[in-house]
Amino acid sequence: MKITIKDIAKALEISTTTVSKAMNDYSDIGSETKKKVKEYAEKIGYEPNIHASFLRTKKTKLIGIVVPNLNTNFYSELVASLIVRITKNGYLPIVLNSSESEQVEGENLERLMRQKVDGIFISLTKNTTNTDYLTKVMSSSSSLITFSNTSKVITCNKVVFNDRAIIKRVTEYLINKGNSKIAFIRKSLISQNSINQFIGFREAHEVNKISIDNQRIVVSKQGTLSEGYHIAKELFNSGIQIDGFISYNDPLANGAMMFYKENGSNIPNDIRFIGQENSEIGTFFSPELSSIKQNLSLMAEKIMHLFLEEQAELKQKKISSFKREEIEAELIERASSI
Amino acid sequence: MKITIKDIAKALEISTTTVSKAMNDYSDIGSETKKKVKEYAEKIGYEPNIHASFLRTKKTKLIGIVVPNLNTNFYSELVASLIVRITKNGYLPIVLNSSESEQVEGENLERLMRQKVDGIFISLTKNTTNTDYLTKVMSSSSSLITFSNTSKVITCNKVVFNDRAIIKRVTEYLINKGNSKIAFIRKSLISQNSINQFIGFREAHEVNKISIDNQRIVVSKQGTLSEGYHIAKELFNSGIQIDGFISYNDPLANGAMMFYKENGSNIPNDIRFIGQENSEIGTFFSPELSSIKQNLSLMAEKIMHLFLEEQAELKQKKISSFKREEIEAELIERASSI
DNA sequence: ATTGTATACGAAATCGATTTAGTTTAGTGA
DNA sequence: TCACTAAACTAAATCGATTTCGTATACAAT
Repeated sequence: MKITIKDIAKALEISTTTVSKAMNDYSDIGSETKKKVKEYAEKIGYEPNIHASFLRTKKTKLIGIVVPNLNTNFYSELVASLIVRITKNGYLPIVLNSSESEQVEGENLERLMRQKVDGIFISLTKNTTNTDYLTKVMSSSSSLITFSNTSKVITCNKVVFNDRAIIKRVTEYLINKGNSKIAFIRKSLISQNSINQFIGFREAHEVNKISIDNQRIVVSKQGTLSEGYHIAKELFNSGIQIDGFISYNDPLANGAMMFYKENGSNIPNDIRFIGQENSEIGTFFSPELSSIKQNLSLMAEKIMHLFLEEQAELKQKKISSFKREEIEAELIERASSI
Repeated sequence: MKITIKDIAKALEISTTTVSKAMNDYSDIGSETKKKVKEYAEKIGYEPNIHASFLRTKKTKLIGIVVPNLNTNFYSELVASLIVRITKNGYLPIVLNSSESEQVEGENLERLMRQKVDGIFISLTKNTTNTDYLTKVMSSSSSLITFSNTSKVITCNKVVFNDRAIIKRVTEYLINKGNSKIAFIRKSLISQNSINQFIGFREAHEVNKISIDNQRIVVSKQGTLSEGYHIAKELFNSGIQIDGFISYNDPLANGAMMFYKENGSNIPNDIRFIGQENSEIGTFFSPELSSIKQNLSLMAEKIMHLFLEEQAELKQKKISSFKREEIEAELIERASSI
């Protein structure tokens, strides 16, 4: 049933060494022989056993993907995009979900190292502070690429959005429209991603000499529509006035917008809303939601490119330096902030 | 660096055979020795090399998951649920996305067979007609479990929802409320999933002696909010009257509901709406959307259970028969259909 | 005739486990 | 005492590739 190099060797009356070398294009095999071997291999449907070759090459052609929460538009789309690129390049993706738990995240990394994957692509949970596991990966044989939400503490390959810059730009955009009491709903106080966004938010205020009221800064838990609604309700009932609203995703903004609409606010005149993710629902609420659009496909592209580059360098035994790619996000302006 | 059984054997002054057998609880190793080996292995952090053991055991501890579209609430949640169960049982998931392309689906199955995964869990694309790849998997060493959308043609393990029964029940529920002109938005004409749902729809009409107008049966393409809106618009502009609406997901129902609301329909009095997936957005449109709720966690549970059962039987060389599990979906009744 | 040098190929070791087919030792029963 | 059995262990083969080191041949240069 299963076809090995032995079968090819026997049929062609050559050694298994020659077959292996021919398949791997070694220079000490004649082009005639190479052709013969490859053609015969193709004909009988030979496929090298990955696990057997691992023993010598230490390559598994496996890549681990670890995300904080697969069950979101953002990550399911990003992962789907990564899967395409990974398979197109002859690798296979092992996808793991941390469910926003730092502990599960650590276990996931352990699992991937045990499996000896060639690479690990990881976006950290919003609570991750301990980078010991990442350091462990760095000293393992798997090459590490962190993306989207990474850590300042660790030095490794990174692919991120221009979180600071885009939020600064968007905040100033609101300030220029006369808004000075802007609510900011962040994902966490710990994640680098969220910290960078907040820095951008703060810088925009500083540049324009506007003070930030911490009561308008809210840390979200689930990031759902209903949470957005309740955050707005909470702000309103506490008498905290706002004239602008920026959140780390769309559902929060839509939920909040719904509350203020029900309470007779005129949007965008009274309050301007901006979300992130540029999801379809955003355009189905009235007024349509302005949103920051991140190019997930491009991010996937950059991650894979960085990985392949490093693999190539590794092959040539070059010491590769760590790179940091920043991807531009952009504001899609709609009725909710005009 | 890497620790092998050799290291343990040397340190404990026993043979590698004994180490291997001790680790795998062979009956011809003394309990004293077993304890000693296991403790020492634990102490120095030994972990068996999966790829090396594969050569003899033919087990990879890898499971392939293939879904038609990862970037949907339904599948990203289901996959997340599967991942938890797979990892909890010491396996690792290779997740592949077919992007609703039958060709990609075939390539994905090829990839997984090449990797010699222990099992393949697959939900077919809505266009899949050719089951040759599945047959190929069946005669390979990977055990196959089809779920959610499977095929009538092939005989294998299946885990599905009670598509026919639930749609029949829901349709009769609308009929009993006096609705007789019910629009039905299906996913495809080919997929078993959708065919079963339509049979339920038809049966409900037959039982109640109501005829179905084919003009009210629409095959959806993307299943988005905006498609739902446009389907409704199309029906309306073509003068096709409806008093009920059942779709295969929530966004379609919400999109359609939005159109009819804009056109002055009174919901639910003029038209009753029922979606599927029971997603959060459904509850944020007014009136709140009734929806069929599928227990994805339970489905994941059943799939994994079936797989483990088959693995156990395989070990005992028992011939295992194919099973078909059906999971009850239920209607969550909300304002849109009361 | 001798040395040198590509070119093309192969024998055997190796990767890290598992498994087969013994071997040794102690204990049992006649 | 001797044959027999059970318990505990091991040498060596094996899985399917890769890689090291070496050999054979042909041809050119001296």
